[in-house]
Amino acid sequence: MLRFSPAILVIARSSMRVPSSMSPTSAFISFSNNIYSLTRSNQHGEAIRLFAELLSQGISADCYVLPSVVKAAAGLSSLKTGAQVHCLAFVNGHHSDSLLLSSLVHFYLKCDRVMDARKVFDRIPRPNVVACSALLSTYARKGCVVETKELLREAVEMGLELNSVSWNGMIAGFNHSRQFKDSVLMFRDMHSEGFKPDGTSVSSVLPAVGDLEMLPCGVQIHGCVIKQGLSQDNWVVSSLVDMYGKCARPNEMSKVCEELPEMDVGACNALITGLSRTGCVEGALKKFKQFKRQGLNLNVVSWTSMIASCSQNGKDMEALELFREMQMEGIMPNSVTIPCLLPACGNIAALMHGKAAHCFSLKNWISNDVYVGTALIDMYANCGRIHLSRRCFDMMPRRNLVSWNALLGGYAMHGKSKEALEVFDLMQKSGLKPDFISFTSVLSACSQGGLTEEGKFYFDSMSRDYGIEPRLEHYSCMVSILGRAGRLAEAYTMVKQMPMEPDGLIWGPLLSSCRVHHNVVIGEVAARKLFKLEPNNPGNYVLLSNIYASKSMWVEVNSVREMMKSKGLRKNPGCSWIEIKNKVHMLLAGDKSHPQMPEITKKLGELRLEMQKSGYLPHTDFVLQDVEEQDKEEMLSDHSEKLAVTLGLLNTSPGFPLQVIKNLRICGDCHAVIKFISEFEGREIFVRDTNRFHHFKDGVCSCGDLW
DNA sequence: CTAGGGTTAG
Repeated sequence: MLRFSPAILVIARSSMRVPSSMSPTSAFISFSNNIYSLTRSNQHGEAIRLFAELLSQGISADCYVLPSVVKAAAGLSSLKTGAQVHCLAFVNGHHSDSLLLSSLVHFYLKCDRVMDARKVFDRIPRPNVVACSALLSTYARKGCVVETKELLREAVEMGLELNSVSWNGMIAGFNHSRQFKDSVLMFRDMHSEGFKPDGTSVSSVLPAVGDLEMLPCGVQIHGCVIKQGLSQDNWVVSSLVDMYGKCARPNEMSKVCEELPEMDVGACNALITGLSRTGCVEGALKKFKQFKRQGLNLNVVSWTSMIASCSQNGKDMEALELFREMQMEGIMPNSVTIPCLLPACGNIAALMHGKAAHCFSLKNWISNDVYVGTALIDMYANCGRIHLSRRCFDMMPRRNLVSWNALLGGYAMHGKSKEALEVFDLMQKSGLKPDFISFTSVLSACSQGGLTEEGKFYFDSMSRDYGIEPRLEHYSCMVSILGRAGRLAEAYTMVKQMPMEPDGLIWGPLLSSCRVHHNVVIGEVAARKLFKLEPNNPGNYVLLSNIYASKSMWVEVNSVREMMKSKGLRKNPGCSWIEIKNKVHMLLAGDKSHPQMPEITKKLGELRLEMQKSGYLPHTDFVLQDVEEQDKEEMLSDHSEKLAVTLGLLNTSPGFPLQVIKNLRICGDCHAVIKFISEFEGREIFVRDTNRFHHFKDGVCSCGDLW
């Protein structure tokens, strides 16, 4: 017998709708109608409450009111309620009512009880298409190819007339379970069974075409679109644009759009992502602005796509600007916009902008979203605030592997190897299996912290205990680990024994290690490989020449410089960013264009004097050229990170922490100077270089002078 | 008396 909790009955009684004078029949009709209309208007809870009231009055439910109740239970996804109704129906003898059983099929599907749904379905004396289609699409959605095809066959045997909705459901279902081939096959079968694909069929099947291998299928479907006269259907065009974008066919994208009498937002959004996917952010921006000027109603998706394109393609400042603009246009960012924006803040260490986005998430109740939380962890880590990453992590109500990896990677980047290994341990205790990204972070943490033996242990354990075969990036970490420990011969042996072809990710760290340990022999090997692999990367030439210079091998230094010159290569210009009062400043080495440059130079001069007083000697061997000592010193003073730090000193109040990010590795001299500044000026200074974070405080750096 | 299907942002 159906039982509802006393609380529900109390509520039910308090909202009596039936005057006591009514006869049982009219009372029943009144209840029945009310329940029906409540369910129809999605007031599922009310419907159930009314049903409880009906029962409490001793009126028995018939097979006309029960489907509504089942539907209400499905609407609430309340397995308990629905199952109770199912029992009641059974007890009352309604075991073979088609309508009721169909509604139960939907209910069980809604509650993710596919087996139960199927059991009920099999009891329907004359099942209808709708229930069958629902089962079919659910099977497809779960990736149960065999079950789908079997039921499809049975349905035909039973004489069920499937319609295009049934087919479309299966097609979409297979895409959901990433069974792309089956999705396309279904589309084909549908065609050969004599069903004309409609707009829904096409936009359901097209997401299955995601790469060049599937493109021929996509082109065929496009042909079908033209034949069926669907070329002007907005949804169809959006899917076509998306498909051609994924397959890197920009010309096709615009051609398809031109078919539309008027450009549609969906197609516009697909076009923007398509363009940026094919590496053309400029084009995407141009289109975006053009559509905006034309008065097209751009929505959250449009703005979010544009922000994502920018932050994924090095246009971080533009991403921040777009975020501001969209709000001015009255478009409300959502829980997708924020994780698209945050990487841009992290990339250029725009902490204040990142914090603003964090506040936005809190205010708009989206901070509990896993993607938002994970992006916040990343952003704070990239802005040098690893403790804030941790706080965000701890506050997350739900986490996934990516969230854990973000924290792990953050600790690694900050050289906090102890914390990284702790997190690695905790993530496994929480029941998650580390993946290859987790191991990259673990190994990188070992490398940053100089944990040579631990690094070797985790490297071996990775394939032995976790079944994860080491990839290039793991070997790269091992080279760094051994290289940092000065075990260059061992590192080189490992490179020679690697199962895959070593690339720049391997030879680069080896060459850097040789630079640190002044190893000419292995350094030359690594450099030669690198010159072949990345002939136009000036960094490698500089490193080799530095190795020679450190051994006073000036002839060799000159020959490397000649090589660079003959290839027309110049040292990559050092570039640093610093955020001051919500504005991000970019400083280039040797660039005098910043309006405050005179002040910066003056301040740097003063600092240099102070440094000399305290016995500081510049590390001139970091300069490439064999030039006079005086010139060397001047060249050093122009490094962009020094300029950025000085600019920060000039424009913030005493004691305010500074953070700078740099596009190259920090050089030894700048490192020493910033250590000095952190003590002399009493500032915490965060510097992120390409390799890791340096947290300067009281004259000490968190990297322990190893990097 | 009803019931079921689709595109574009992470």
